Amino acid sequence: MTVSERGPRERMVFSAAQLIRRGGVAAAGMRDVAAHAGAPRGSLQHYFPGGKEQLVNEAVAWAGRYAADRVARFLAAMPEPSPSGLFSAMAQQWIDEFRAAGFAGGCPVAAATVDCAEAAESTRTAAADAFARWSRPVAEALRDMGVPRERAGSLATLMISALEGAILIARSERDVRALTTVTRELGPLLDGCAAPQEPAR
Amino acid sequence: MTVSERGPRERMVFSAAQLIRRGGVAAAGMRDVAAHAGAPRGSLQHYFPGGKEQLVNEAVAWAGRYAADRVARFLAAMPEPSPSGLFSAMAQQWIDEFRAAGFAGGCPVAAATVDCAEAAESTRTAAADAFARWSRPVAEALRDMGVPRERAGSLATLMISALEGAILIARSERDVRALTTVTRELGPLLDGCAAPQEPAR
DNA sequence: CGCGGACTATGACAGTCGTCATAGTAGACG
DNA sequence: CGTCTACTATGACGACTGTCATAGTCCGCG
Repeated sequence: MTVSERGPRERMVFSAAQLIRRGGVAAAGMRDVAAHAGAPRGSLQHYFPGGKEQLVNEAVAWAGRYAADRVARFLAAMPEPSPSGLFSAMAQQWIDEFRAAGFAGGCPVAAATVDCAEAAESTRTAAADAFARWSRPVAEALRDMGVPRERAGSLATLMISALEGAILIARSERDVRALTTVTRELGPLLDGCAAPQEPAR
Repeated sequence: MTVSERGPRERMVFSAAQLIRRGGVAAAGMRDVAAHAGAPRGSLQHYFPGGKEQLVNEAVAWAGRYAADRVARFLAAMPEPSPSGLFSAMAQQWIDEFRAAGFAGGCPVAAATVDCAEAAESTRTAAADAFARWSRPVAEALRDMGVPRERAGSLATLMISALEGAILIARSERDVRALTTVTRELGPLLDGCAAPQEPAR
């Protein structure tokens, strides 16, 4: 999370994502971003000549990359990968964060979609790209676990949808209940798609 | 949807929900709400002395009631209710709207959660209440279909989570793919929970 | 008629926003 | 040394925002 020692540009993108997570795009002012990143305000227009829209887009892209990297990490850490195990790890990351840091922040991609999908076309596509980048390693992992190729993508979409929705509900309730519930209910279904293939080898 | 002839107060709440749906809470200015509702600007402070926060909260509550009513309608219209049929109807409503009216608006409860969960406590609880009110008739319907009592609530949470997430993805992609995918993948699981009970009678 | 409450109208306020213009510093290179 | 480029600093601008104060209209009731 706190990879503070990068260039000031990366820090600003990261800070933008952090602030967007909390109160949406409108609540993440340019001055706030600079302050949060410990970067000079004047650098904003230097590094992001495209203005706020560019900054938001890069923050969304960063979030997509981050999510994809986490998926790879989860998989690498699992001795016996299973679809339910992967989903559980993805949800557990949010449960852990909510418990440790409170329910202040949600998913920045979701926030950008809600706030900008209609107003800023480039941000909308940035969000779509982020979801796609996130879902790709998930689908690939499912295939490796024996899920038929044509269903892997669909299940990845289902997993991310359920996770995003549960994050919303959890944040509104200030309770991780929705996340644990979704994990419990979705797990068996996911494994049911992999099982008929894997032991058949 | 367009129940235009109500009192000006209701129209303003409705308009607020409509605008929040599109660009988030920040993009729904008070002046815009009055204009969209065809209501005088001066009425805002008269009907909503609690300011924008009150207006947003009522819009969120309205959305929760609306969603619950729709669930009741879907059930009443189904000759042979099934969990997958209910979920399909819920998702289909969104598919129809996206196809007919474009991807301009998402779920106002999700938007309010993203934008206000951290900043405005009352809006956060309003969103939680809206989700609860929405999920209650879903859970009750599942019970009536033979889903064990202790799982009905969990499945309702899963359904709403998956739907909310799919709405987000669909809006970012400007494609109903996520909604159709989630419907297709979740349907069998949901019916699998009801089947073992119902035919046993 | 006259009074009173519900509702409307409108301009002003203080604040914040993103953006820009302008000037300034720091360091590398010739 | 001079100069060029990368980056920083800061104040100002106009366009908003939500909120408020004040005055005005309308209509029913006594």
